[in-house]
Amino acid sequence: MKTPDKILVVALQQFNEKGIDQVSIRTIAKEVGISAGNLAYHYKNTDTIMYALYLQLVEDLNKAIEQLGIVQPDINWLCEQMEANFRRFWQYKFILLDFAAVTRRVPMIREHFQQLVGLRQFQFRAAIHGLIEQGYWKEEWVDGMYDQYILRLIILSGAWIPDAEVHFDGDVEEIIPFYANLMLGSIMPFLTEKGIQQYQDFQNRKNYQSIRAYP
Amino acid sequence: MKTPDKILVVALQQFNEKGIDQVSIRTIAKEVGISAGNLAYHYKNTDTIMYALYLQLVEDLNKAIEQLGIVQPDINWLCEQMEANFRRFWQYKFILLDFAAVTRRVPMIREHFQQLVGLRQFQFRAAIHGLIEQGYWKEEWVDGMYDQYILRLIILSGAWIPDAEVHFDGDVEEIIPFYANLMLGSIMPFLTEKGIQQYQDFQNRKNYQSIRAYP
DNA sequence: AAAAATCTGGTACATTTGTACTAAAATCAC
DNA sequence: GTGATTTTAGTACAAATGTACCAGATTTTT
Repeated sequence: MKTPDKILVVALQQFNEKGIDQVSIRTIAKEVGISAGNLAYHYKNTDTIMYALYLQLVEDLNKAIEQLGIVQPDINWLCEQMEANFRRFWQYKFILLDFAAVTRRVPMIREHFQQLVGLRQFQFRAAIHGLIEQGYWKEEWVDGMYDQYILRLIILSGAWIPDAEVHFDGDVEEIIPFYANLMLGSIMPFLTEKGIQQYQDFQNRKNYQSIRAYP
Repeated sequence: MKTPDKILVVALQQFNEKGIDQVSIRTIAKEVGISAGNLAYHYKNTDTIMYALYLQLVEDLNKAIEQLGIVQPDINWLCEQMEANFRRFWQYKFILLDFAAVTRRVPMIREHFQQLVGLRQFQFRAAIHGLIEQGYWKEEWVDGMYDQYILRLIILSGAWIPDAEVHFDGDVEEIIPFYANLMLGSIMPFLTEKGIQQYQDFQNRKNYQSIRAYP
C-alpha cells in the first residue's frame, strides 16, 4: 500500500477511536511510521484527511447503490439494505459522531451532505412506493405523512451513532443489531398484514429480539 | 451579577456560537472583561464550565417538571410540552450539538445523561398510558412497540439539533417549529380518531404547515 | 544515463492551550 | 479597625498544533 493510503487507514482508525480532537498529523505519522513532515507533504492537516475519508465513505455508498441495480423491493430487501448501510456508516463513525465539528472544520462536507440527504429522501420515497404497489406497505392515510417519516428516518440513521457512544461500550456486533432493529421497528405502523409477516420473518431469521430498552 | 455567573452566560453564548473547540478560558475572559488568570480562579478550564452549564440545563428541566404537577395529559398538553422542551434544549444547544465531544471531555455528563434518558423513558411511558386511558392513543398492537417508539423519540429529541446545523442557518423561530412539528408527526400512527382531531387542532392553532422537506 | 518529479526526514517557528504561581486589591467577619 | 478570606490581574511555562521550509533520497520520465 502506498503511503497516502496507509495514512488514511491509520487516520480513520484514530479518528474513530480517539475522537477527531485527539488526532493530529503527528499522532498519525507516529503510528504509520513516517515523519510528521512527510505526512504534511501528503496531507497538509487533519482537515484534508477528514475530507479524503468522507469522500471514501461516499464512494462506498455509491458503489453499494450501483451494485443494487433495479429490483422489486420487498420488506426483507429493505431491512437488509438498512443494516448493510448501518455497517458502512459505522466504519466511518467519526464523521457522524462529531458531525457538527467535522462540518465546521470542513464546510464542503456540509454542502455535499445536504445533497446526499436529498438523494436518500428520493430513494426512500421510491422504495416505499414500490412496497405499496406490492401490498407490503399501507397507502398514506394522512397527507405528507410519509415524507415526514422519511425525514425522521434519515435523521435517525445518523443519530444512532452518537447514541451508541453513550449507551454502549463499543461492541459492534451488539450495537449494529440493536439499532438496526430499533430503526426498522419504526416501519411497523405502516405495514400491511403481509408486510408485518415478512418483517417478523426477517426478525426471526436474524434472531433479533424485540428490543425494549438499552442493555 | 457575580463574576461566576457572568462567565457562564458568556461561555454558553460562545459555546453555542463558535463550537466547543473554538472556546478557551481566554476567549471567554476577554469578552467578560476580566483577566484569564481571574477566570481560571473561578473555573480551572473549559471542561468545568461545560459541566456547570450542563447542571444548569438539568436544573431547568427539573424545574419545568416540578411546575407541571399532576395533570391529566391530553394531546395538546403533550405537544406543548414537547415544544417547550425543544426550546430548553436549544438554549444549551452546544451540549447536544457536540455531544460526543462533550461527554468525552466531561465523562460525568455521560453517566448523568444515561440516567436522564431512563427518567424520560419512564415519563413518556406514563404519558402514553394516560393518553390511552383517555382514548387519544391506540392500544399497543404489537408487543414492545411503544417502548421502541419511545427510544426512537428520545434519540430524535437530541438529534434534531445537529441536523438543524446542517440544514438551517440559525433562525430559531424557523427551526423550533420545524422540528417540533416533525417530531410530533411521529405520534400520528398511534392516535385514535379523537387524538388525530386534537392534534390537528393543535397544528392549526400553531399555524404549523404540514412539513414535507427542508426549506 | 540524465533530468525531472516525487517522496522523505528533520528542523524551526508562531500560536494556542491548560496550568501554576505571585502579589495586589477588594470584601467580609469579628 | 484589623485580620482573614476571597477575588483579581498579570506573568511564566510546558505541551501540542499547524505551517513552512530545506536538503537528501528515491522513483519516474525522457
